[in-house]
Amino acid sequence: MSLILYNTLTRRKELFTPLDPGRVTMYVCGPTVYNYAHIGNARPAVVFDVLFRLLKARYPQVLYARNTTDVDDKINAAAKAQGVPIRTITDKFTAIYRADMSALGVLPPTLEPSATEHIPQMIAMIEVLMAKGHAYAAEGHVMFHVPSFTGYGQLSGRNRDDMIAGARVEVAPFKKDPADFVLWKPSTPDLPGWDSPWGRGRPGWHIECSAMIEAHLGPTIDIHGGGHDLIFPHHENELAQGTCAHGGKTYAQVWMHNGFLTMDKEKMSKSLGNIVTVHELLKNAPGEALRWALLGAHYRQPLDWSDETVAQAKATLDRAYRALGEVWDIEAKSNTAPTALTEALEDDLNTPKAMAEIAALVKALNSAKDADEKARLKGELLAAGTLLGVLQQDPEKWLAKDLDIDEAWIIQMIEARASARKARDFKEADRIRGEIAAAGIEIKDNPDGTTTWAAK
RNA sequence: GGCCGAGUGGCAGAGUGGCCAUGCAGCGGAUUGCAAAUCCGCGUACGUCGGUUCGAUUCCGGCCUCGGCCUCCA
Repeated sequence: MSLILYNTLTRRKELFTPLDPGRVTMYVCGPTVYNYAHIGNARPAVVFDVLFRLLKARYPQVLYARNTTDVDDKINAAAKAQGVPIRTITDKFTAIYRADMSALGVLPPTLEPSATEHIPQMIAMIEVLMAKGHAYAAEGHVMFHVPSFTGYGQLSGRNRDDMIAGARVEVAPFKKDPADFVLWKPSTPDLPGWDSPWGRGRPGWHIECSAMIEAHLGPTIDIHGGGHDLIFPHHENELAQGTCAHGGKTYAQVWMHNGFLTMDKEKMSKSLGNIVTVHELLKNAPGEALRWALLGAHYRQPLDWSDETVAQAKATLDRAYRALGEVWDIEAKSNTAPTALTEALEDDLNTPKAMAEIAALVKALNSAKDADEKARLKGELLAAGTLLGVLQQDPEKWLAKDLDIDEAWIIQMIEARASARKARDFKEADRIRGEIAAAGIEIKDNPDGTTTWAAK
């Protein structure tokens, strides 16, 4: 079996061949920590988490870095508005981001480098770029000179003329070329800044990722991921810097970009204001349901988000957990996901197809008669869940979730109902069931005469 | 304007040149005291107009509609 990934750079699916199979490297652009992450921000974290899990199952060592941008104009603005140091803002939202992602079943990456911890590396890289004639200093800024890199534009598929023609930004007078972008910019005394050969300043956005990749993963990485909107200018610029700083070496072998979440077909974004934060969503739905919903569409496709999306995901997971609950006391006999599921994921992370395989497993488990088959199917289902990062909880806990349950009371009610049923007083039995139902508990009469319960 | 993507059943959403996605919801049946759960079954789904083909939702072309990037943005 082989792993196939779609590469934005070549615009086709390619066989994934790591440079060093003993050390696979992946870098994904993480959050700028100045606010709560919305569910759209969570998509790359979840998508690349699935890829991380898949890679870990195939290769002995996977180095996965996801950065935190903790120096940025928006952070400065937030800090100023609240009258606190930027660290107060960035520490708070870094912690919240990690907690949110954890609730979504996202494994911690191998590395979580932050920009402010890598200023010397950024300065060093800028100096290399200047020494090689790819960058120049002007009025306290250091600019990357785009015409110095002939490959510029290959990732986003646009040529310089297009960009200049469509440019909506005003061209700063000190730019040698309208397409040149900033590597270092001056800071005013009231803003965060670091000493540099070009005066006190702060890094441009793009250099941050390139410097951290170089520092932790090396000159060439296997996979670089992020949201679709980062292709231009962010990744195009990263590619230019990284390639030029390393004398033309490949910067990243595979570029992967996830599509957007939409609300009513329109991109979810902070500027449009049509966002819903993970923090808010978690108040009404388990993180695993949000994760399932996020994986419900192929990662490169848009995904329309609504309350209905979450409700459907929750209902589907409920069903799977009910099936697991039925066999919870049987010891699993397999730890391998079905081939069809693995193959779906290995075909450019086809999570919807993988989820269809999970549904097939659930159905088979519900139909299984003998204990051996149940044990095997349970193992396969759990293994499949591990790959996708779902179905790892105790079914009883999942089904009882979010309710303040007085178990003794329920058992008492069930017993009372059992006596009523025995006496064929069904009216009373139904009345009791109604009372239990009113408390949010659903009861179920099993073929063997027992009665079990679960939260609705 | 340039570049890119998408239009699939009530909803979400895969995929394929001829046969089945899958889940949620709905309907019918089995089961049940009744339910719930579960199982079985059902619904003339592939924007539009042409072309290629024995056959197209799937390939090609036109058209319509929608979205994304080109500015911070996952």
